[in-house]
This record gives sequence, structure tokens and C-alpha cells, in this order.
Amino acid sequence: MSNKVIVDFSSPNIAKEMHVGHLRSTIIGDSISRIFELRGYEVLRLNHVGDWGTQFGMLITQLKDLYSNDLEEIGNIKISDLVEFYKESKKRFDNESEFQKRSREEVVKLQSGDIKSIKAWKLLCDQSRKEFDEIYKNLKIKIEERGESFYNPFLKSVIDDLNLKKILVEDQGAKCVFLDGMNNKEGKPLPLIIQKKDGGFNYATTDLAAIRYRFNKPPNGDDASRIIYVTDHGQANHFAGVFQVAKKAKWIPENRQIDHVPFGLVQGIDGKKLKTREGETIRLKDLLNEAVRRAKEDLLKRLKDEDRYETKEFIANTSRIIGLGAVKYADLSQNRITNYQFSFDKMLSLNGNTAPYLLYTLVRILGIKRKNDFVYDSKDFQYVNYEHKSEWKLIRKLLKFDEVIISIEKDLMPNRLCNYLFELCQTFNRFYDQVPILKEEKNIKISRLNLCDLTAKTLKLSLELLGIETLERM
RNA sequence: GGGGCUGUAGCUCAGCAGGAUAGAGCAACGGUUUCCUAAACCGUAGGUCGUGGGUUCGACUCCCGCCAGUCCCGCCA
Repeated sequence: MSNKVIVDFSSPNIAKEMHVGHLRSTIIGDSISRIFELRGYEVLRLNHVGDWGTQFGMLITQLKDLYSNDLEEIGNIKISDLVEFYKESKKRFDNESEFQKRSREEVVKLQSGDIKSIKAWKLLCDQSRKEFDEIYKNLKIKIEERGESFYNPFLKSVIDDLNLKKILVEDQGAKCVFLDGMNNKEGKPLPLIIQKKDGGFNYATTDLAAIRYRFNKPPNGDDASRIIYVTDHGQANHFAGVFQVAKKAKWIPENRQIDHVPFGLVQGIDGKKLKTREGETIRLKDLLNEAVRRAKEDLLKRLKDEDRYETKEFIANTSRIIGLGAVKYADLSQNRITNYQFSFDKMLSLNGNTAPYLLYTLVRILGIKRKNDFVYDSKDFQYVNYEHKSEWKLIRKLLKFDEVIISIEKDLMPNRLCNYLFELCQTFNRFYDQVPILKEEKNIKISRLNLCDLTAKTLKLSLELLGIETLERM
């Protein structure tokens, strides 16, 4: 059997901007992927972007109305305009019945492969992709785009197969599967709609086609042994329904696993959904830039206080790593199930369970390494002494790493690694505080340098697994 | 009405497969710098783990009821 794990994460929508909700999916998905890669799995990171569906009808119709039929000018539109563009289209769709009618026709055209419609669709996707890629590059996220449109050729056979297996029921004009153990408001069994009454498909259809494809053997499949979906917990019901139907249809082979990894909302310090003062959704790009700006401000203040001089490059790089690391760590260190309060002040704080604290600990260790004159790979570096209480505690903490990784592989909770890291840093900082290193006699010094080295390696590896870059100095 | 998730110190949260006096951080108060980056370390104070039952030698942890908050529930994703 294959050892391929598919992690489905990030998944923004075309013509919409990425926001903090996508950030959670992106960061958690990336970290889970990294941990599975470390454990020797073949990991396929998939970006299930919303690049198909009814919204494209209105977008393309709007596009044709505004830019005539040659569609050349759209190449100059920027994403923030595209978001405006989306809003305007939506407004017209909601208010103009004639526009709505043309939009619906446009969806059919697109889905049947009309050349002009496809061209317009591609233009829209390319615009969005540029913007998404910039964020992924900034965050150092590797992900493969395979949007909803990819599964378009397989949608019809989903319906056919469900029909064949006599699972599909027609109700109020729509084709659906009734779910066990779930009721609607009237107390009747809840349907999962697979085909709308107008004949169109929806996200349940796409998700089912995706499950089939991902478990199938090549050429028309990925032969995955496990699929992991990282989305907000608002979609829990949807996935429970989709998984149930996939099981009924026997599309999930024996010994394969499928998991929804839900996460809570990102809230402001007021406990409500994170918004700008004007009540608008905060753009992910702005949020990341703000974190880096604040990190830079802190750094500059410290350099001034300590009368230090650093190059422009050092300042830019250090603030970027601290700022982005702080955002990632704040998110990952929470139990993903619960909502969490987003606070720049807390995540960038130099104390407590934050990225700057962890990065600083590593910097301290590397400082020792720079000032010592031993060669690390010499034969002398075998000896470890653990007479002092803080040495013993550090050794015990270092040995726990494997156990933590195994538990995350099982339960998909990256916050446990954060917890471990924080404890490791606390333990190290006590050791650092309580025992001298460089001025000790040879054997003791070697032993303690060894412990420092092991701690640094563990810290680096752990931070890497969280997708956080490290620094030599800060 | 049905279902999901949450409810642990003033605040933000850990507590994984049940095991000893329930742990951190922040905030508050006090202390430590001839020494490797003090962005550190040490100490004090602070909790009937929402509530009522049950299972168990033993429950924050498992099961059931209730209360509160939040999210989802037919053609958006």
C-alpha cells in the first residue's frame, strides 16, 4: 500500500483576497505536512482553490460587460481591484434579474467548455494566483494548486455511480443522498445535495469527486493512503456528510483514512470576529506586513538602547523572521479546536510562550558556540555529564522529542510541539542561568557544550517543523 | 427542533491514551547582572477544573442529564 498522505489546506477563493482564516489553514496544514514528511511519508500538499462554481457566472458576465469581448484589458487589473470587481458583480447579481439570468447561462457555458468563457475564467484565475503566490513565497509555504475545476470532468460519474448504487434520491427537484443521524429543522433526515434542480453541481459533488480521485489508482487517481482536510470547524457538518456518502458508495478503500482537521475562528481582542476598525475583513497581506513592521520597530529601539549597529539587511531580515514567526507561532501554539484571540502585542512579546522567546533562546546558544574554541566533531565530543540538576532536567527534556512527534502524527495537534518547545527553552534557560560553560575545565565544558548543541539542533528542527525560520543573532 | 465545538487562576491558554499536592504565560508585588545576547532567571500571591449524577481503587480527563456561549443545518463554498 502507498504511504502517500494528502494534506488539503489553504484553499482560498479566486477573485477574493486571502484573510486571516486562510492563514490558520495554511499554517496548520503546512506544519502537519512537514511533520509527515519528517516521518517518511510521501506528502502531497494540495491547494483546493475555489476556482469553479456559480460565482464565475457573474464574474465573467461582469467582465464581458465592462471590457467588451476581447478581454485583453483584464490583464492589467490588480487583485484589490479584482475584489472590488467581485463586490460589484455580486451587487448586480443580487439586484438585476437580467444580469442574474445571463450569469446562470454563463455558468453553463463555462462548464461546457466554451472557449471565450474559459479564456475569461483563466484571466481571473491568473490574477488571483499571482497574489496568492506572493503570500506563499513570503511565508515559505510549498503547495500545489489543484482547484475545484480539476475535478470537473469527474463530476458526472459521481452522479452516475451513486445512481447505479441506488443511493441517490430525487427530492424537490434536486438529487440528494439522505444522511443517517442528521436531521434538518423540521426533524426530517438531512439531505446532502449532489445535483441542484437546475442540473448544476455544487461543492459536495466536487468534494466527492475529489475523494474518489484521491483514493483511486493512477492514471486517474493519487492512490492516497490518507487524506487530511484542514478547514474551519464551520464545515464539520459538511465533511461529516460527504464522508458518510463516500463510505456508502464504497469510495474509501479498506485501511485508508480520511480526516477533517477542524480549527476555530480567529477573533479580535474583543472576542468577536477579527475586523478592521471600519468593520472590514483584514487582508492577510496587511496583517503580515504589520507584524513585520512592529518587529522592526522593537528591534530598532533595542539597537538604540544597546548602542548597537547593524546593517540594513540584518534589520530587514531579522524583523521579517521575527514578525512572520510570531504570527505563525501564535496560531500554531493554540489548540486548533478553540477560537483564538489575535493580538500583535502578545505574539510579539519578548516574554512568554512566543516565537521571539524561542528564537532568542537559540540565539543565546549560538552565541556560546561562536565564542568557544573547540572543534565540535572531535572525538572529545562524546562525553555528557549530568551531575547538576539542571543538566539532568535538560537531558530528560531533550529525550522527549520523539514522543511528541509521534503524538502529533496521531492526533494532528501541532500545538503540542509548541508546548514542548517552550518547555525545552525554559529548561535550557534555567541551565544557562545556573551553570557556567565556557570557563569550566575541559570535560565539564565539553559536556555542557554538547548539551547546548543538542538543544540547538532540537530547537532548529522543531521550528523548521512549524515553518519558522531561525536566526544566528537578533 | 437536530448536530458540532467550547466552558480550568483577574486575562490568554496547556493539561495527549484516566493516576500522586491541577500547570504555564500575561498582568500585580519582591529579588538576581565581575559570567556565554538580562529579549534571561528566581520568588510571592491567585483555581470547590460551568453544574448535577454515573462508571472506577482512582475522573479536569470516560458516560448521561442540565446550564451558558458559539458555529452549522436544500440547492453559496
